[in-house]
Amino acid sequence: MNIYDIAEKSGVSIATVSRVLNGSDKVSEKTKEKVMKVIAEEDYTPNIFARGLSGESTRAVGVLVPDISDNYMARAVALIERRLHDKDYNMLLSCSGFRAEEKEEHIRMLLEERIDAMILIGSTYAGSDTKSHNTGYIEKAAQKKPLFLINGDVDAENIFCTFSNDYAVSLDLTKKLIENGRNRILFLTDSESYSAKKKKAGYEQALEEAGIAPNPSLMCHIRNNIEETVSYLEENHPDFDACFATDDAMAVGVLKYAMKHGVSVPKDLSIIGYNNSELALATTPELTSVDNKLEKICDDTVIRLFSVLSGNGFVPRRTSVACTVVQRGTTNH
Amino acid sequence: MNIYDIAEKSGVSIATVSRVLNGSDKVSEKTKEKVMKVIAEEDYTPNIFARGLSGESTRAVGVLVPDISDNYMARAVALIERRLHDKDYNMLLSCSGFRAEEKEEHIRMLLEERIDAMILIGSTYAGSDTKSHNTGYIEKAAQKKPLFLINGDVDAENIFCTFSNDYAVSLDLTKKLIENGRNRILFLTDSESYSAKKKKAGYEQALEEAGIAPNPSLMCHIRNNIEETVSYLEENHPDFDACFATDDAMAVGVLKYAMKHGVSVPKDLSIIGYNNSELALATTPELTSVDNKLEKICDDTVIRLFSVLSGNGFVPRRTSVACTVVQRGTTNH
DNA sequence: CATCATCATGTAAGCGCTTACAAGTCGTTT
DNA sequence: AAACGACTTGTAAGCGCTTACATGATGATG
Repeated sequence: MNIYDIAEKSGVSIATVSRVLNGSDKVSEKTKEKVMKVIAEEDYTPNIFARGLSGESTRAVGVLVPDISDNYMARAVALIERRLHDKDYNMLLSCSGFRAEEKEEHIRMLLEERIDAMILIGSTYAGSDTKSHNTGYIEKAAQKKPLFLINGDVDAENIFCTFSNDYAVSLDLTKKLIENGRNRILFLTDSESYSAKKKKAGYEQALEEAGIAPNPSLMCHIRNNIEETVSYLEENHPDFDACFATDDAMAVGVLKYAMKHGVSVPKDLSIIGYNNSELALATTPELTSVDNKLEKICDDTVIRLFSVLSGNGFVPRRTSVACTVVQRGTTNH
Repeated sequence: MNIYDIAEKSGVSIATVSRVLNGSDKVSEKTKEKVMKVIAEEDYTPNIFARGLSGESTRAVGVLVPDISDNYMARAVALIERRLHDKDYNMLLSCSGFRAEEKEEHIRMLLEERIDAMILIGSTYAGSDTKSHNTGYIEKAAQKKPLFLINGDVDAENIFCTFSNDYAVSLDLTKKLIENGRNRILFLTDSESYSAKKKKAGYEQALEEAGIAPNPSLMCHIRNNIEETVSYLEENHPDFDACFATDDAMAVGVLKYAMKHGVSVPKDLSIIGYNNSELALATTPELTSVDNKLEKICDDTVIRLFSVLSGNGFVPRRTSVACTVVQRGTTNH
């Protein structure tokens, strides 16, 4: 069933059918109705390849996410998908894992596909200032399609970034912990991502301002997983009176460890998580966490995406969104 | 940059370039190398539309999921994506919500796209036996592309289902609760899905076998959400000594409610969740839950999908996978 | 009534690929 | 040396659509 069949059955040419399909105004009402009727009867849908081949927009966006089973990223994908669907766009989702080579491969594969633009979630993509990050492949990809980074920051042509003020939030939270008398603050992170680095920098700055010497045994790089966090603590038994984790799963691990060993939270131990996921509500006491306004970040990204695609007007390349702290039972203030 | 450019630069015909691109074995090593070099130099990627238009497979599968931010479904998507990617397939992900009209619309949109098959996650799709479910649109969609249901069961041409033995597990678990002296068992569910119905049927059967009259105030239909479960219980204060929930989030809500009111778990209250999500490990005590072998279900689905696409041999339409119970701290046995 | 603008419709080229089939090359066999 | 087979390469048709341009129909105008 193709456009020729429809044309024949409605007694018009394929050009007319095409016009009807694309809502051109150069078709008489009578003809339009006639053709629409046949289309409906035959349950005909145009071949997307043929459409794409003749130069139209693909109406699809590629989304790359390191791990969709991570609640934070899943929420981001859900938000993005809704916005794209609203605009009749499809989403090609690829789950790359965290390694740069994997990402590069997934990006390549997505770019081979029918996409108008690409969204990269997760801040493993970092700015030119952060020397340790190899962003070359991202900049290369951006030469083919506009690229949108969520929680990333690469300052280059055709790359659009949205991220949150993690440094300021982390600095502020750590300071507050110190003001409340904590001075052995465990910092837990699971990645070398851009946002993780910003959080760490804020933490370190707060320590420095308070004159507390950074303690390497309190700055741990572990996997973002409840059980592995517990095992890590069981093995190393660090001496701490507060914990600041870059994701809620690790913070929950700390809480479980504390409860198991009879440490009173928040009296003798303060715990702060990040990303304000469902996990933060599962525990008793509930977890204090940072809400980094994922919905706003995603909306912002998709809005700018469509601005870029429609080509109208200037679109800012870098946008920052402010987090808020959600005070719950694992901290006092 | 198209196949003609590459052909010209390598001094061969477009047919040869195409053969190199598709890994045909009818190309001499020398020529292959020459062409590959040019392709690499020019960073050329074939146009997917042209490829698709000339009758090949689309190398893409549509996946429809009610809510990707649900951990269970996100895990399913992650597993499926990995398998598809392994085979060089792309995934078009659509998040429909739970209403049938929404699903229908999303299915239609996916079918307009370049997909070889479609996977529907979440058991809102049920068998012809379950009269209340309108499966007409699913059967219609299956006329266009092979359809794969995860946790669904529709017995029709071109529809392939994988589901778990929820009835047996539910029957067994409820019986065990009764054996342990519980007789006011709260049943919590969030949907009218096929698997939810099977779970409920097992629960009711166990009550009947034990001669316990079903109590409507103990069979609740609520939203699958920690906070809403807590609110529900605070409002209704049902009288129960055990709880069987069709998803972990609700079970966690019950646990929180119990802790808040000083009820001792599992001594005075047994709680069983379902889907064995990360939430089950966040609480203290940890949640007893049912592992319904999501990985196996997904693997099974994708394997059958590729069997169907490659067209070799008979592919069974319905497959059942056995769940296991993960005993943790919210039950005694 | 001839002329022309206006609008609706049709014709045909082209998008970039795959692949059946034709043609060419080369070494082997008779 | 002719004939053949095996392997490599090229030619050209066609996939189903969009769209520039050509054509045709209709009614208004001089």
